[in-house]
Amino acid sequence: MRAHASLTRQLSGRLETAHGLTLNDYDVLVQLAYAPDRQLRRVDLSRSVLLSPSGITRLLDGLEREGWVGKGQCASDARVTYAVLTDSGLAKFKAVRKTHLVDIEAVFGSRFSPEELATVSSLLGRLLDSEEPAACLEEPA
Amino acid sequence: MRAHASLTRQLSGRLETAHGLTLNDYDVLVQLAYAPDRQLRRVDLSRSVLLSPSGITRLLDGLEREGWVGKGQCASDARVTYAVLTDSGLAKFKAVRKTHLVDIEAVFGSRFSPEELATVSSLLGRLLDSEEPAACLEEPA
DNA sequence: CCGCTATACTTGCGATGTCAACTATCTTAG
DNA sequence: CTAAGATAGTTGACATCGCAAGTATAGCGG
Repeated sequence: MRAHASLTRQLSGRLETAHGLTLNDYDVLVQLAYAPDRQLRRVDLSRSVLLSPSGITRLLDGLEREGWVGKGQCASDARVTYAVLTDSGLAKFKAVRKTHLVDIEAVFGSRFSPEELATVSSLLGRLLDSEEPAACLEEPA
Repeated sequence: MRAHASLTRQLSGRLETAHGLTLNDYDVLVQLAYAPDRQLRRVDLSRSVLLSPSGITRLLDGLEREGWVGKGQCASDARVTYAVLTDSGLAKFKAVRKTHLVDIEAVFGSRFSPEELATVSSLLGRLLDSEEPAACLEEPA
């Protein structure tokens, strides 16, 4: 828990001062950037970002105000509202990612070898609630 | 971060439903129980519990309302207010600890061997902000 | 002894997040 | 087709926490 607190303070702080984004904001941008058609249902988003449905609603409110995310209807189910990453949102994400990856490298690269990273990652993975999706590492369109 | 979220939900949830305590509340009780004279300055508390000074004030408000913590004056410095664990608070702590340790064992014991626990602990320790105190494992009075 | 700075603590405010309740829609059993 | 229940999403009330500002005290240089 202490490691998490320390980590969050560092990464979230940098992200916020540099780009005005929360770690959760960034997480949502990531999920959307890698999603097919750059859109996702709010339910799915709430599962992968580890936020309650209402939390997602409010987080998206902010991203929509900034114009990075828009709303989309679903043809086959009138209940769902898609969160759609706009072009401006994708641009924002790419800009933020650049510095965020550097921040991450600064924190982890200086403290762990690649083997150690693999070890921690694998061990901590056992704590996950089974149905949580793994991280995606491909390049977005 | 996902591991932390999952962990927090499990442990905090159990603690809250079983005893009406936050993980932070519990953390404070632990710190006080092991402190000399069962009392600590609020500043020191805020450092070891990873909460801002204002957070400590408000958290202690709650514990004082329950009668688990009292206030103490410092003879040599009128600025400091000690948080003092009452007898009732110590009793509460011992009761909570019993189930909390079981909860922790349930989460970690089933997923990690003792060697793996040592590995994770040592690796994650590298992420800590240098001046954070280590955990204390002795028995309180 | 007087100011100046540092420290201990509290408080107002805003941000973030959860829960419970509500609406709307979909699905399915009869 | 309809009633019952599941699912998607939003909203209001509330809890928690941090930051900035304010108060009070301590310590120190002149």
